[in-house]
Amino acid sequence: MSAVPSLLRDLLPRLNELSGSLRRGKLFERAVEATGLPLERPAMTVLGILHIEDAPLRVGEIANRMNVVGPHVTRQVQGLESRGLVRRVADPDDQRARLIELTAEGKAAAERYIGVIEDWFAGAMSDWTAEDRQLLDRLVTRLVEDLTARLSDLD
Amino acid sequence: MSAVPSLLRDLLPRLNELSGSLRRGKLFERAVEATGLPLERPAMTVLGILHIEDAPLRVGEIANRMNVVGPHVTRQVQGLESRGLVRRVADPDDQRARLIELTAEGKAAAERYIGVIEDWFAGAMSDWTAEDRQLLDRLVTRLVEDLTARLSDLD
DNA sequence: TATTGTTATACTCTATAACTATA
DNA sequence: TATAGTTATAGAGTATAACAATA
Repeated sequence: MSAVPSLLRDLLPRLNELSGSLRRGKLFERAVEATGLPLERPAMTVLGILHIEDAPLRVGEIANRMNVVGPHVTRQVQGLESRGLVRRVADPDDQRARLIELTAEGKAAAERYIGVIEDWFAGAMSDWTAEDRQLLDRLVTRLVEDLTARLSDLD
Repeated sequence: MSAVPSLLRDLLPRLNELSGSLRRGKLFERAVEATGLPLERPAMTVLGILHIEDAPLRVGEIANRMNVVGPHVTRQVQGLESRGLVRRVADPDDQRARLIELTAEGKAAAERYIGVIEDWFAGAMSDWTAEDRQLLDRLVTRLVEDLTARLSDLD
C-alpha cells in the first residue's frame, strides 16, 4: 500500500473535524453576539466581504464569493438594510443590478465581528512560527484552487 | 502592520472558501449517489466512521467523532438499520448502551463511498509532492488541535 | 432571448427539550 | 442521582422554481 491513500484517509477526516470543531465551539456565533446585533451569521459574512472589498458589490458578486446562490444573499441583504447596516443603490452601468454598500454602522459592525474572530485565531495560533503560518496559508490556498478546478471539470 | 494579522485575514477566507467550494461542488452528494443508496450524507459519515474503526461503536462515541449531539446519530442509525447496513446490539458491559455494528452490506457501501471521495481527492491533488501532502496533513492536524484546545477553554 | 435580482417554498443538517431505561 | 439513548420539535443555512425588470 502506497503512502498516498493513507495520507488522504487521514487528511479527509481532519478537514471534517476542522469544520465540526468550529461549529460545535460556536466561535462565529460568539463573534456575532459580540457585535450586539440580532443578525444571522451569513449576514455577518456579507458585511465582512463588503468590508474587505472596501467598495460596493453586486448581489451576484457577493453570492459568488460566498459560494451560495442569489436568493440567499437577497434575504441577508434585506435584514442588513432594515437595520441600516447596508444601502442598496442602483448600479449606474446596469439598471438591473443593485450595488450593496456598507453604511458607517455596517462598517463598524464588520470590524467588531472580524476583530473577534481574528483575535481568537491569533490566540489559538500564538505558538506558530511565521514560517508555519505562511506554509499553511500557501498549502490551503493551493488545495482550494485544485479542488475548485476539479469541481468545475465535473460540470 | 505586522505580518500576522494580514496572514489571518487571508487564511480565514480560504478556510471558508474550502467548505463552500466542497458544498457547491456537491462532491459528497455525488459520492452518496455512487453508492446507489437513498441515504443522507451524515448517514454515510456514520458508515465511514464505523468502517475506519473496524469495530462496533456506541451511539455516543459516534456522536463525539462527528462533533454532533446524540439524537442526530440516533436518527441516522435508524435509517441505516432499516436498510440493513448496520445492526444495533446491546453492549454486554452496560445495558443502557447500544453498539452499532456494520453489516457486510454496510461495509461494502462504506467502501464505495470512501473510495469515490478518495479517488476524487487523489485526482485533484495528483500534482502534489509527497512532501507537500505530508506538510498539509501535519499543519491541518495541528490547527485542529490548537483550535479545539482553545474552544474547550471557552467553556 | 439572456441576465440580474426577488419572492415563495422546500430541503438538509443539527440542536434543544422532555422522556425512558439502566446504572 | 447520573448516564445512554430515544422521541419530538425547532432552527439555521442553503437550494430550487417561478417570476419581474432590464439588457
